[in-house]
Amino acid sequence: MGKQRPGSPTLEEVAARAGVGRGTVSRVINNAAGVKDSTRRTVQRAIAELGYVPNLAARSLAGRRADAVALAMTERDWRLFGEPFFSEIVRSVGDALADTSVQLLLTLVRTDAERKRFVEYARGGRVDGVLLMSVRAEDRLPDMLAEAGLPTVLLGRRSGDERVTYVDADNVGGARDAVEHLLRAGRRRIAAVTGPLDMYVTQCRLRGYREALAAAGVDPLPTLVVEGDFTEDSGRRATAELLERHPDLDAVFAASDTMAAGALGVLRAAGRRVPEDVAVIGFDDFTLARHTEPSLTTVRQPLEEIGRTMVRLLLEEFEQPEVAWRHVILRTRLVVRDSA
Amino acid sequence: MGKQRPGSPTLEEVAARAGVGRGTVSRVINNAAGVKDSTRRTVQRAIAELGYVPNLAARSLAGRRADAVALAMTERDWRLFGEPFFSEIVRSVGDALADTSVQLLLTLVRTDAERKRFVEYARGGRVDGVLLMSVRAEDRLPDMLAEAGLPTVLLGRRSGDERVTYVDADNVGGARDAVEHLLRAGRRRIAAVTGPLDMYVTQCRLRGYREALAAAGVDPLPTLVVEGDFTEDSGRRATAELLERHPDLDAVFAASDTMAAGALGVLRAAGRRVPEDVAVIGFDDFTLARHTEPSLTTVRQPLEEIGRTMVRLLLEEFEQPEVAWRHVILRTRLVVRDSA
DNA sequence: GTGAAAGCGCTAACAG
DNA sequence: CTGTTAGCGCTTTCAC
Repeated sequence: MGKQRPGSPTLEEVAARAGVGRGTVSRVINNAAGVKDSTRRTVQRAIAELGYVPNLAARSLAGRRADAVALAMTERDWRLFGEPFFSEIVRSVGDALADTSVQLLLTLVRTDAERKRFVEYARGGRVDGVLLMSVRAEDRLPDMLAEAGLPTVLLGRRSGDERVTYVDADNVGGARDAVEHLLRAGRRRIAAVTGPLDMYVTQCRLRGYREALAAAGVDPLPTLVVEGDFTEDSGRRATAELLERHPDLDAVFAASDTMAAGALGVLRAAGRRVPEDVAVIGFDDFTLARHTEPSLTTVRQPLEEIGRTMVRLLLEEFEQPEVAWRHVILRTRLVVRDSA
Repeated sequence: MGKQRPGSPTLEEVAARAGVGRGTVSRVINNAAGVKDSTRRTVQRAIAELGYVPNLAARSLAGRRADAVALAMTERDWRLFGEPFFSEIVRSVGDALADTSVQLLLTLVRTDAERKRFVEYARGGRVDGVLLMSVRAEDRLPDMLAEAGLPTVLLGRRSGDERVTYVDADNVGGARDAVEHLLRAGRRRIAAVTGPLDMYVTQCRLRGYREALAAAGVDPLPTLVVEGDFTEDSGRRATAELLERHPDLDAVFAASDTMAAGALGVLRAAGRRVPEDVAVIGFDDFTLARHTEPSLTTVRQPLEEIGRTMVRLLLEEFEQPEVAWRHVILRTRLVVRDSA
């Protein structure tokens, strides 16, 4: 099987060729200080001539780092992978790591078998740390990794008292802002299309929705809340159901902009005018920001910053292993685009 | 930095605890035959009690495999990552590897720095092989990997005489089928929205388009061909330009279904009736198959099978390193959904 | 069947 | 500044 090509030159051969000791070669390839310039040159020539490439397994074993971190998607439902939310996170994490020597490894953790394999991979020392996206409340993976001493950073938290480092947006406040905006516009029959109810992020956004209604003295009808799964399709289904239950609804708050896009389609197809007749507000801003009319309001979650912060926290975990965990909440922003 | 938790139990400690030699423990964790059942049990208990996890760096170093393969996206333009094409490929490759002990590692190779880092990673022996998606004609990455002795499989080829193992669809034949279908329906003014012209896949689909026109004796107007980049947005732009140049066009052949979706939107917005007034045919079948009306025809590229085949070829490379390269072309299928 | 010993290729600590 | 020396933790002969 494919280990490094047998007969691939080793550090020792480079040393022999350059007429120096192994330590010196090691210093050169690691850009360590304290090597005479001429020696360094000699070694570099030998490296080039031999086409030497360091064996990373040996390097890892000899101590030090794996020089790699994993960004794991723990999603049974693979459809989500294509969602802009994830590609944006991946992009921003990649950007944050671009100028380092750390290789970013995306992994899928869908089934139990994949989970087991990934844990062995990570605990086996092939990565220095792990970033986790979209973790469900009951998922023990973060704890398994963190307890094994692996620096671990979550995107979002699993519950109110998360004991693993995470970055999250102010979901309660963002959702409240959104619904208050609708209320200020005179809407009263406000529906909510939520994410999966077993995710803490969903619970937070739903809470924000309810808090806003309560503060305005609006009765919170349970039938105005429908669960989706963050996909556009679920946004469509949920909205269709809402229209059936409440033909008189005059606004929809969607807990993700992808679902908001689905909601929009259904509302239009049903002959409702947006936003005159019915208003839609979406959480997040990738899909809607690009594709739809300028009359839509969104609560923006700073994805770029989330990715960057995850990386920053991971690097901090490397440097300060004595900190048990850290939490960062990013502020959301209401972006009003009512055509009025 | 985050190597395996210092003080993490080693194989030697397990051996001591179980009262056996290191060799025996090694056999047990590798499920090798030739260990008495009772001994095996004893060792497994010791492993469980200590919470032992094998150090993968040591395992790699001691010979054998990395037990991991990389699936690299060499795309400067990150937008493509979210396209269904890629998520489908990733999913199918993941499925094909699901029952193995091989960890799938997705990597982004966008910039030169990332390319360098990835080559060092792969050549450093951290993976047993590499799968590459969407490689441009001038990209030397596949050669660098293959020459280093790394089993490498491409999705698509860079040119007519690719010297690295690949899986590809019959793009010429598929495109010809598509355009012939339009010709049979009586269309004559057939436009083509292509992918980037520096990609071989684009050249093939364009050739199929031209061959079909030539066979039917239709004049191939150069102005009927516009270059896109496989995104929906480029499909929109290209189609808008085509409508301006040729208000009389009566059919559009899009070199990807994502672009076809964009084309559809623009045609509709321009007041053209599809398919009565103008016909659209898309290559590939993910987006269109799901989201649009049943009156659309597509050339289906078997994505699921492509991913599976890539994995199969990679495993064959592991087992038969004496084969220089292998090529597999998968048949496409015309799926007619004209509402007529 | 099982234990002992010899590395895999590199880093890091220590002499010089 | 640079060479030498110990391992890192595992797999793999090779004896027993």
